[in-house]
Amino acid sequence: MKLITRDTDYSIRALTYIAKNSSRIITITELVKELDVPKPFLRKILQMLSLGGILNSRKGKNGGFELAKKPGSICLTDIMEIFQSKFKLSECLFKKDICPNINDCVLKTKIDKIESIVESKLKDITLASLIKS
Amino acid sequence: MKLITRDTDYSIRALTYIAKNSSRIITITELVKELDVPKPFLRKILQMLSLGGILNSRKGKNGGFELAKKPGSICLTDIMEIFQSKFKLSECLFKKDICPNINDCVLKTKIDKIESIVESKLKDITLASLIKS
DNA sequence: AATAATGATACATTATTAGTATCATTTGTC
DNA sequence: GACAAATGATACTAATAATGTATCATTATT
Repeated sequence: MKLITRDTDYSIRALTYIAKNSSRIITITELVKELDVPKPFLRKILQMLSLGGILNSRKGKNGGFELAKKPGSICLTDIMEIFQSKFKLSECLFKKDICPNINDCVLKTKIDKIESIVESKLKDITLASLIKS
Repeated sequence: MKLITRDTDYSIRALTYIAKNSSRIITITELVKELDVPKPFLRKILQMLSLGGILNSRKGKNGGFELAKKPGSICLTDIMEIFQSKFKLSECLFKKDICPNINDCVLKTKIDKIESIVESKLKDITLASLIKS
């Protein structure tokens, strides 16, 4: 079971690097050198982070990426939700309408409770909190 | 993101049914009628629950399945660990040895903390707690 | 105009999840 | 003992999701 997929993983690495070099605009090429991530894949990922409002991009020569917000207001759930479907631990059980009995509802309630705990903990993990070691 | 896969889902349904009818031994055929789950798939699942020590099986005519333990001592993590790989939220980030910088370690620490919370909450969800509505 | 960057998008590959099929073995009943 | 009804073992297939690639278009600087 994975909480964090590869896209999110790579995103975190890229974002921490970008955050640490916030005076400059960073290109994919530089990131690839730094992070050991396949280039076309990273391109796609950064594009999605742009669309998601986490990065700003500049096209053309001397273009690249920079943070669209302060590191303190970029949290893990923001990133996860761009790549992974909306954070929902109990999905698979309750989409199916064939579960009429009360057990499932009891379970759903319990899982939902866990889910909201996890979600709030993940919200606490901001990019800023990862940078200041 | 799914916390609970289909196997675990079906297992829970089957186990609650078996627990509720603990005076009898239950066959796959009966479960399939009751639960709307594909028969060969359910067979495989119950076999794994047997191997995992959660069910006892009896072969031959009038055979079937019954709980191997009290519902109070079967918890969600027991079931999950039979089907899903060992509960580990941060797997994908830290198997790769290419993550030398401190950020990942900070993140790992944070995620590990969340993980242990989730794990203990899941341990609290026993089969018994699902049955008594 | 050339170059160096991202944007958009479709495709390909690999891994995981979900499900099927089949033959072997065990046990109860006639 | 023969048959029927159950699980055991195991190999295979299908569907879906995760991961990654390729390519042409667009934009900005020089």
